[in-house]
Amino acid sequence: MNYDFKQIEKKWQAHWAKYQTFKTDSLESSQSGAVSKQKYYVLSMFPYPSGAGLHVGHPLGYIAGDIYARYKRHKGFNVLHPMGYDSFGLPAEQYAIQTGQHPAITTETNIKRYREQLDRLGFSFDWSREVRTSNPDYYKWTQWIFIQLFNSWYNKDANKAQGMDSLIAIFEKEGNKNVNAACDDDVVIFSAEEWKGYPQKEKEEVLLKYRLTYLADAEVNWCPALGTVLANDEIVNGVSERGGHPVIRKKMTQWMMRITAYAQRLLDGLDTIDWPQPLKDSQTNWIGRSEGASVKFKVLSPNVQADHKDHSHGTQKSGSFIEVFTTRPDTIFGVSFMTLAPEHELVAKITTPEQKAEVEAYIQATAKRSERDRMADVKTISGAFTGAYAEHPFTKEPIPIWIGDYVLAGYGTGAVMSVPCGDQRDYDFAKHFNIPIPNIFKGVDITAEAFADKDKTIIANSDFLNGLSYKKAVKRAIFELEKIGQGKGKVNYRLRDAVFSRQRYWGEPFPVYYDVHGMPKMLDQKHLPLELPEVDKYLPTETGEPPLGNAKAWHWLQYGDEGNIVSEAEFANSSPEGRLGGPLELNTMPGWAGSSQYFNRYMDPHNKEVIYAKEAVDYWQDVDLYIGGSEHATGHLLYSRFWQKFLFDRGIAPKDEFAKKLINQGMITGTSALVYRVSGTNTYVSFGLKNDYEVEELRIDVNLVNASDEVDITELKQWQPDYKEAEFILEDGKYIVGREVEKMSKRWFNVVNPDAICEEYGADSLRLYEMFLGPLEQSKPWNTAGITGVHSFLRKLWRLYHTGENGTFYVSDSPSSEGLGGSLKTLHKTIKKVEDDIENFSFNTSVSTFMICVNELTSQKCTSRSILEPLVILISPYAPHIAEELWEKLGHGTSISDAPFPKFEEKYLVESSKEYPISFNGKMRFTMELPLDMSREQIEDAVMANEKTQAQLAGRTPKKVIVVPGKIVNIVG
RNA sequence: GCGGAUGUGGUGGAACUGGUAGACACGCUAGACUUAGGAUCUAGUGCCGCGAGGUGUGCAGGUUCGAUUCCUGUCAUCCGCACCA
Repeated sequence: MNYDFKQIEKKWQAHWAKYQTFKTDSLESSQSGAVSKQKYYVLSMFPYPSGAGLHVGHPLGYIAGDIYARYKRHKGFNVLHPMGYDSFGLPAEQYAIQTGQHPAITTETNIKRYREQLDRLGFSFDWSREVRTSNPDYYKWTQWIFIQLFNSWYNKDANKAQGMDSLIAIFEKEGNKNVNAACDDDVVIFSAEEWKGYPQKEKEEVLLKYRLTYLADAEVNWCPALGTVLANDEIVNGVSERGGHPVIRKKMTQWMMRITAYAQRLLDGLDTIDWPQPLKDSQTNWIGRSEGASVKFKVLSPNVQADHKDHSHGTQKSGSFIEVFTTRPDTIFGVSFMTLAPEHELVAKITTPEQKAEVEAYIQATAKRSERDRMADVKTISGAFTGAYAEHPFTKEPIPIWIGDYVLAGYGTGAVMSVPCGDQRDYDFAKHFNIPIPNIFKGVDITAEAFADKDKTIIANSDFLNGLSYKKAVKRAIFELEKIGQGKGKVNYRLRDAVFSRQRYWGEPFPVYYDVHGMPKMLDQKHLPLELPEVDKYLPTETGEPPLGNAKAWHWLQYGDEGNIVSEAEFANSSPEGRLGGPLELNTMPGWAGSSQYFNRYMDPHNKEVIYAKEAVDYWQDVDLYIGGSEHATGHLLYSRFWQKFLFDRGIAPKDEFAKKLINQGMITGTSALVYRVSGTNTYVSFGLKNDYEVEELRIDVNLVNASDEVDITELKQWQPDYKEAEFILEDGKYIVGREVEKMSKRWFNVVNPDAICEEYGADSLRLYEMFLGPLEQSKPWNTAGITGVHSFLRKLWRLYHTGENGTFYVSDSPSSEGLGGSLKTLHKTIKKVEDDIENFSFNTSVSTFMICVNELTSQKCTSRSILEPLVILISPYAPHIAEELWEKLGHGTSISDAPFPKFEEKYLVESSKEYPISFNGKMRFTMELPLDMSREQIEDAVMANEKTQAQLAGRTPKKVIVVPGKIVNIVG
């Protein structure tokens, strides 16, 4: 009987679906003992269902996760292994704009295709827990979390998020002078009395400055081609990540997420999770913590009125001071000028009439340059003098104030104290504009370049800092600055608050309407979800409003508990008596909203009352193993950690990190096939002969090429019309292609589809092969040719169980009838190796281990049930279909997925002798079999007595003989 | 520029905490079986050499009885971040 993988795989996929084999024990059935089992949560990042379907690179992480999930199940864990779809997103919307097809329909079609492809691979997903971010039952809770964020502020003293009611209580009691919150920069100090006297609208405006999600006029990255704003992580090299369109800076009122409140905790949390170091480094870099001091410089410009109102928190840009952030307060006596970003708000105020024209021209010129130009061109030095001066806090000397585009408005305070002797950019700027470069470093020559080596720094020419090292000088400088009230130690972060609005249709609507004062109001939970309205077209409105502006009815109208979505006219005609509501928010949430909470929702995905039952999250806690691509390092994975910390603070989630361990699967690249066309002809020359001609390289479909890089010319001629009449110059009667490893993409004709592989070799072969390719985390090229290796392994495995007459199934039940010694050893070394490998996520090596095991058992002619039964369990996480089939043939009535993992027993591996490698000066020359219980001396004697040793020595006397019992013998001399 | 990862046969890759480099596969060579082979089986296959032997883990050093593994320097490729004060 042959290994009929098609029939077997179909059979078991249907069986698993019918009997819901992989449905996780839910808590409702907990009395039956689910909770008594230890939980294990394996999660693969859910996909965006694109129209192109899956290629062989996509399932890599899913297969690894599936193997681990199945393994944990064999080990007796209650395993949660769900899958779903990140189904809001741009491509479906772009398609809708082009065709008018509702994105929901496109999305549904794509999901169906994904599901079919996934089902063919035999994953042990619990599909009953599927979530889709675009499903109202799901995004209801995304909206709900948004409301929780709106209703929270970050208390820096408690170092956690708290409800707004606690903040209001403080305001009513003592105003905000003692409030230490993560908030906007421009909050003013008020007393309890002042607060109570504020009209409602002003109160709300103040509160908005404290909320964790808030409306703000922000400089955003506007992408005109996509008609939307983009987050920093959605921009690559100054153009949109998706589509590569230009991005410009623009001021817009947007919903923002106060992720900066969590900057330090996001950094600290990295130490508590087992994530790849490069990914942690990326996040660390993105958060960009730097320690230093903020320093205030008094502006000596007559145009600026002294403003003595004391602001005890927030950064102070306006008034009579320029505040800067510096990591080198020790160099404060080296300041010879100040530089402001051209966008800095003080620029207009301080510029003298004489300099006005020059400054304005410069500002205009920089505004014109796109972000991309500015980034591409970092060498050109440009700037302008404002004519104004600031006062040095210690020397009281006047310092000229310049503007320059090397100072970024978005970092720090948008102003720097320029120390040309200690910073190369300041140095270059000073050189370029002939500004003095005072030297404040002892024994350092700065005629050629700035000196920035902190470790070798000794300060000079700096009053009280003279003779101090970097570390001591920093401390002293901060101390002195604090003494005169012009500075303090400060930690600065590169991380910015995240823009949360998108001018798009296919995303979560904000559960927000605007009241008569234009202030945002949240819908009640009982009115959620606020579902996406139907629109005629998915483009912005004529007045430039987001697509939701096209909705016929998009006003909220509420009396008492009753609320509805109505048209503008209907709202206008309704009675104002007791009326709540107003126009609904026209923006939608960004792509990362839904994916920032899905891992928790899987724990209790159908709950209608609450986001998830407490018992469910208390049991499942967090993700034990999360697998996905490293491209999400600073997007999804940072935002998710932020939301999780927030949910933890508010008592909604039990853990403040959502995933204990994370693995990045590497990319599978394509191996493109190249043919060589002789220039100007329709003749193609084989790879080996191409150097004799002038040729162009063209890519052909990799599916036309076999394992030996030969092209099937008949098929090629039919593939594309260009080749129909083509001539081919062959070598040895064959046409050989060239190979190039590059990203798997339709345009290179190197995409390999998993369906085709399943069709030809089966899902088990595909699963094994993807693992066999190499270490999970590394990127590696796909070459379909190699799959024959694992496929014939599965056939050998099958034959091992079919040694009966005419290849029928046969296992022997009486272990005594045959010598099991060798087979037991083979089995147990396999158990040990495979178990170690899985625990270390080294799936590629366990595939080789299986091959070795089956080769050995085959040559041992092993037919014993006591060997073959445990073996099939070992293999089942990797190749579940064939394992189920053999398991059934072995006489079992229940799924192999619940069978306990075989127990490794050391006793079968105990050896009495060892094949010692005998080395001479470190080079192995021959081996000698010796008993393991021999002493060092006995081994040395035995080796020296050997004639081969004497032959190697050729009469010399060894200087030294190194004997490591059980390992090696090395003879030196 | 800064940070990170990776360099081992023709190819994918293996080698546990320093101890037989190239496991396991693909490909290739030869042979067997076969009407046929993109099926199956057997043997071989790092490189140089007929051979004994030599040589070999990007390159150059170092530590060690012994280094793919540890240290120093260097080169290449890939991936982040990039005027971050």
